[in-house]
Amino acid sequence: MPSFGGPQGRSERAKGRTGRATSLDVARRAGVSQSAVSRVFTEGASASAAMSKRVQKAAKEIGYRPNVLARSLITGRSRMVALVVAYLDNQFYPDALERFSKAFQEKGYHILVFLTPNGTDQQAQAVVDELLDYQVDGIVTASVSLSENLTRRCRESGIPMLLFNRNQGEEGPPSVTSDNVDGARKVGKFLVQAGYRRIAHVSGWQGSSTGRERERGIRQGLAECGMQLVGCLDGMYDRQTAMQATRRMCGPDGCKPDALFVGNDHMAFAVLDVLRHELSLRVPEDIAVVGYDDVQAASWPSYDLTTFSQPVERMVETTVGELIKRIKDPDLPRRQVRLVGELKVRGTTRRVGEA
Amino acid sequence: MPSFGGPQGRSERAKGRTGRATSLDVARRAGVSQSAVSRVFTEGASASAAMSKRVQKAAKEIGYRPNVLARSLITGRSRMVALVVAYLDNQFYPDALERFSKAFQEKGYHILVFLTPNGTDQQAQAVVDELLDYQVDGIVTASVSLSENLTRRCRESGIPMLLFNRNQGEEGPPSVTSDNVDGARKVGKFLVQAGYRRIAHVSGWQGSSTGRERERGIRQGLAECGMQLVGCLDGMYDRQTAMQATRRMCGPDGCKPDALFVGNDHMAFAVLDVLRHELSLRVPEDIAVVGYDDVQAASWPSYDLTTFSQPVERMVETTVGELIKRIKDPDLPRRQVRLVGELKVRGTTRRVGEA
DNA sequence: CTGAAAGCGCTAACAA
DNA sequence: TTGTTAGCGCTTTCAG
Repeated sequence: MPSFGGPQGRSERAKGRTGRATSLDVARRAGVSQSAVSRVFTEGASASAAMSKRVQKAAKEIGYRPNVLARSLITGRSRMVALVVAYLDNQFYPDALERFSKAFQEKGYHILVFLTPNGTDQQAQAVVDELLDYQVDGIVTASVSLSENLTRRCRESGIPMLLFNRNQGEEGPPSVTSDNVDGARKVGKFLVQAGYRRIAHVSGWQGSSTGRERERGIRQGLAECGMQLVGCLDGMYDRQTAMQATRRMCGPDGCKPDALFVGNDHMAFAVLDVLRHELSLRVPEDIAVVGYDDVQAASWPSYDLTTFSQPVERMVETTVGELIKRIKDPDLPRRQVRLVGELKVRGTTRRVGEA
Repeated sequence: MPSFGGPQGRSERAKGRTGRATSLDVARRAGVSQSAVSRVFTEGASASAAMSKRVQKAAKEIGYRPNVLARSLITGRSRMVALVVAYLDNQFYPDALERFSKAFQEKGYHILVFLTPNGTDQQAQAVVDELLDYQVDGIVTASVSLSENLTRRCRESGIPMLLFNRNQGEEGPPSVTSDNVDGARKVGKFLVQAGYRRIAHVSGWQGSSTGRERERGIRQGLAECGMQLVGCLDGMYDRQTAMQATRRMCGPDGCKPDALFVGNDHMAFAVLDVLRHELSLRVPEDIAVVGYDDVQAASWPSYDLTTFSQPVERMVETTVGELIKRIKDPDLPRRQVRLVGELKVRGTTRRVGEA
């Protein structure tokens, strides 16, 4: 007995190099034309009920399913979307990725993942080339700060692109973010209200819009209370860098803040680790910490982090919706969506009026 | 001025629906045949240096790059690989995904991501159908336990599949795992040696090979020391379930273990949270905790988790290597690779001889 | 509604 | 080495 050969045997199948049944196989078996088979499997094409039934039956018998790649060659739509992401160690992104995948799957799209560190233009350029080669219908970039140079290239290619959790301003590509300035502003006002007076900031990477906006926000929030930051260092969205910044600011020669606003949760965890385990400070008694994102671990008891929550679910939904709209009509006007988030007060800050 | 139209204008380009230049455009511009262009861009095809230069020049001028989809239609290779994954909230998987993406990218493959919860066969079935529709060259499943039913379907399709961090036994598809039985066995012996006498287990999901093997391993390790588990509950690789199990075992009516071996780090964090913050137990003074995987957070000071380290990097490399080998030669014999990991002793267990 | 035929952009025989 | 030709599997006119 040969080691392959399914229930029906493979005699029916064409010589095709893929080993899969083709529409022609189905057509022959159903005694209809190949184009009839195509119509049955093409949304919006017309076929009689009888025809449809015969074809479906034959198709099922030999396990036929249309070749998406061949279809895309002619329709010009691959039903694939590129998701470009810089890294996944910040839990915010795996979480988003999971949601993106599900949301796109539901709409009949699939995700081609491209990982490219925020490095040189050259690397990014290579990735852009590759993704264009695959004829993706759309592009979502997350946690990645593509240079204007590259976004222009994408635009010229005519493929809709959306920036997720980043933006390049009014003139840049459409984007979906939360209102970072406003969020960080609220954090600032909250901290002041809670009685903190020496507030410092471990900022997000200043090469990213989120990093810059959150810094602007906290400064603005404090300014509205007649205060300003007692210290500010770039944490680069990186654990090690954030730890170093914490040591500098909270160590013996530091600026002695009584509260630290950190550019995202991922860094805030690192900051907490240094505060508690290296500097033996109590949180929130000796120093408060506030993060940004509200990733899952933020609510885990070990961290129990006060943080500004980004509405990931809505952000993803909006991104998917906007992208698909643009795939269907590439000439839609640019639009920068900003969703509002909400402050989650947890255990790394003392309650208002508590001391 | 029209809002589109690149440097060269678009006059050169064909009526193609994709908006990209085709090999024919290049051919005309270079004054050669279309197939000559193809050869220049096809690895292993021959073209004279002169020809190559002319074509490359023309191609660069109009920004031509081959259409991978069209190519795959004829070569029968899409250079896409499906990565099927159940969830990404256990950091082990985003980490693996990141490595997979990079490793495959280096070898000229790209990843189509499919998320499918370990649910019904029906859902999984749909995912398998979809991934077959895209004519992927290979399949990697991670953290997902496909039924034999589905693996059979994949096998019949003739597409090489590799199980990452799971296996279905000698008769199942090729797989790459670490030696879970041996790893857990070592954990058992280590705990005994460290003086623990009442060891319990929050197991990984018993529907997965890793869950079963690690349980078998810990039992075996203890047996070799003439001991056995004082308790064992299935944590389902889920935080909530693991927390519940911890409450049951370590609460007032529990089996009062002095050490807990947890099926993976992701659950171990949850276990630690319950132990410390709900039950007010000190770790490791009152109770020890050992995880499995050695994800990044395991070494963060807040957890500082003793755990058995899986060699992710080698696992991914091996998986990628094996899969590509099989893509090139589908008739290679099945092979189950088991890599060895190593115990990382950290702060959630006391040192040997310490008490 | 259905079939025949053209062709998406490309690679691979085959001749020259 | 090069050009010509024939498709890969499919959708989409266009006649009937």
